[in-house]
Amino acid sequence: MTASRTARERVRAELTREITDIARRQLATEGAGGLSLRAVAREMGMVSSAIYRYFPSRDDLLTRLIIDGYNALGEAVEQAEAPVPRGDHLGRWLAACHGLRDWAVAHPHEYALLYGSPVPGYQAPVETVAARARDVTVLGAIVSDAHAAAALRPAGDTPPPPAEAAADAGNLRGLMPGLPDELVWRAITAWATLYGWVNLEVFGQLNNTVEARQPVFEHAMRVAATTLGLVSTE
Amino acid sequence: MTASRTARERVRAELTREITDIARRQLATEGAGGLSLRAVAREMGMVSSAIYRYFPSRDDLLTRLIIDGYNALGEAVEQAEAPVPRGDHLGRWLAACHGLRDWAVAHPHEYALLYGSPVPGYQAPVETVAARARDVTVLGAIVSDAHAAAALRPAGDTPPPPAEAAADAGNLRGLMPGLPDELVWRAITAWATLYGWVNLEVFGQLNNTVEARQPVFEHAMRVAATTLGLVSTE
DNA sequence: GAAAAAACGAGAGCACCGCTCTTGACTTGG
DNA sequence: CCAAGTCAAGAGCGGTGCTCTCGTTTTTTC
Repeated sequence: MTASRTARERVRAELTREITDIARRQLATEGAGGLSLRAVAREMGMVSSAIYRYFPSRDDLLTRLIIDGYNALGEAVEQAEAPVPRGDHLGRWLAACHGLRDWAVAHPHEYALLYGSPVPGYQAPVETVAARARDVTVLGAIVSDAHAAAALRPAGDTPPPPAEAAADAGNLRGLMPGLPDELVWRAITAWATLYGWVNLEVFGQLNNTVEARQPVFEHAMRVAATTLGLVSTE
Repeated sequence: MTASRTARERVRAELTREITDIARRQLATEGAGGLSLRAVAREMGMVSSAIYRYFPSRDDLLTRLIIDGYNALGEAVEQAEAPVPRGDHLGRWLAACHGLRDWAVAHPHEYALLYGSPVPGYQAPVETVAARARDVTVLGAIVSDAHAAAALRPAGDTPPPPAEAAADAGNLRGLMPGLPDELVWRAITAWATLYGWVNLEVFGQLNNTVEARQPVFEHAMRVAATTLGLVSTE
């Protein structure tokens, strides 16, 4: 009933952890394609077939890493946004953006696993979907809070929301409670800007083009916040 | 002196073309990881080592496909934007955006090769950089033309441009002649929105979330255009 | 027109990969 | 104490990118 019953279970949990740790390190250095069960086994002093006692296939190990990655990213965003006063919606948005970007720049291969091109031959199982929502939940809460506090600039000159996508907006409202369609789509557009920028940077599209990444990112996120309707608190 | 001198050169060009065609088809169906020199050779009725007479390595074949992909994407964007009257800057922007998205949705694996996570172990050579500029050149021309025609809404409420990135703005002005820094960064932000949205869609992040893709994309690009300062011509 | 040079396809082979199956030793619970 | 379950190890299958050698054929050179 306690944490670990038998000695066998304890050493099994320990070895499973060691496998994922080594795999994560290989992922960080070599990238997703360089993740090799045989290399992990070699580093553990095991024979390759022994790994299959712990992970039935390479894809299952990859799934474990993806879920861990989503959680690590989500936690990073949460921790970056948490210290900001709840009423400072623009500050919360910027903090969350920087939290996401900083984590992505620090863990480029893991970020690529989450938001980059799908790994060839790998089909993401349902388990990964639950973990994915963590970072976007933070973003959604900011927009919801700002709208509830009437701190969002009204529609004004923004184009009308797409009527054909009313059902989709309903789905998304789970992440952004209380928001009208027009604001849901403004928020999604801001997210596209956020993830789009991070993708451009992490995937190397800005090499030899933009060097002062941090200030330009900050500026872009401020522009996105303005479009979203977040106004400075001062 | 003519197009093809010897018979050997003619058949060599023909075989090279056949290799890239088969490789592109494999890339489209299996993805980048499923691209196998042996499979290409098998389909051609050749032995695997013979392929190396035409491409010294798998990476060189990949480079060829990447360059072809950039050109195909650039051409798609050009053709989508060309028919729009030059003075209708918003229409040109929207047409270019749809051209990019349509091509990406039609060729997801090729798009992933261009704008997704880098292929593990593959280092993009310099040849690919030249081809890359084609789509962004179209986008840059639209913004430049709009600014030259004084059709861009002035700064207004947008945040001040990052002073630390003045040198970067200078580099980027090659794509957007005549634009002040503030507009360069507004344009880059709009591009991040564009590529960010397409990435989200092509890489499957919108599955089970946004179904009415085309209208929502259209709306997002209109929002981005408004942020960029492009106003409707009517 | 014959000889030298270059290009070519085929084949064997190397080291690696994911994965399967069997074997023998060990731990656990009845 | 012994049967059941768990484990690491090893051999092996088919796949990969890539290298090297070996005849053959085509092109170039004299």
